[in-house]
Amino acid sequence: MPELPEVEVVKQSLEKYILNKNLLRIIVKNKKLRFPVPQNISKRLSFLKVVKVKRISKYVVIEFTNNLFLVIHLGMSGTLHLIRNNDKPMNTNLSFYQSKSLPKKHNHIFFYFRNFSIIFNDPRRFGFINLIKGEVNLKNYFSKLGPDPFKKEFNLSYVKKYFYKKEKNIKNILIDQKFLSGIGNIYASEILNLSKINPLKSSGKINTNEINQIIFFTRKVLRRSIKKGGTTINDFHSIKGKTGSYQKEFRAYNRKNERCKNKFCLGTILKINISNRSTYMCNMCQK
DNA sequence: AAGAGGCCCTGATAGC
DNA sequence: TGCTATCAGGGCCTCT
Repeated sequence: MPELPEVEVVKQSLEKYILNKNLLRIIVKNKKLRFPVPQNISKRLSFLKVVKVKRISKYVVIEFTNNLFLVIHLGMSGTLHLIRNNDKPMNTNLSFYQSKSLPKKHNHIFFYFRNFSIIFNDPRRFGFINLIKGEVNLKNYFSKLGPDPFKKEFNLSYVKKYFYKKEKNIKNILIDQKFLSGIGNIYASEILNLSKINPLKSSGKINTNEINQIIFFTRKVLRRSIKKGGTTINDFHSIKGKTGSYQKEFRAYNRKNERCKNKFCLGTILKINISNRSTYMCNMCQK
């Protein structure tokens, strides 16, 4: 599910609640996620304080004292939920107020803090969590990822070099996390529509002007979506259950047979298939 | 060796 | 109503 904007929204709301708070313990209901939940995770993190919350690519990273980093990936359908604890002692831990946003099924991991809990829910279980000790190992863990779209390293010369040594269509490059980390299937369609580039176009044939367009619109789209609280299609919520609204501004994604929104364009949005993933594009202005 | 496709999993929706 | 088929926002693995 979540691409960079959704993860950023989760990170920002999570940070408000857990920064400088002590984690009391973790209860794992289901350790069979995309990768098995690390053994002893509760033991290793109990009573440690959250010193930082950050987003790296599509991951949320929670730094604890002791140089421990909890890495969370939401996969396609993962969500985090905040639940207020009631007054009962921690060991009767299943009594808490059910917020409207907490689903009944697939609540796999419970993170207990003093007055509230964070719950990791994920129906499809493509998400996962991991625990990493030390800055160096953290850096290595993410070493294969391309730059964050908002960082300086995502610039004309980097993109040019990358594009011209590849023989891949631009759409698949955009969602390749080794090239750039954070863009997924939705935002790739949006960015290419705004940039007026055909998603099937080979990266080697993309000129300087078009690269500049891609860089510009990548940042614009992601920034705007973060501002709107991300995209909600089925089930994305910030941790307090608020839905995002960027889907109202979709120009291509999910708009099959509708009119292209680009200025002076009379085209229609098509749904095509690239590497078994749907891609939306205008039949006229995206060359 | 890069790149396309399969696959992990559940749920929503469409079509009969 | 209830079946089957198709499709979902990710990313690792395998095969060519």
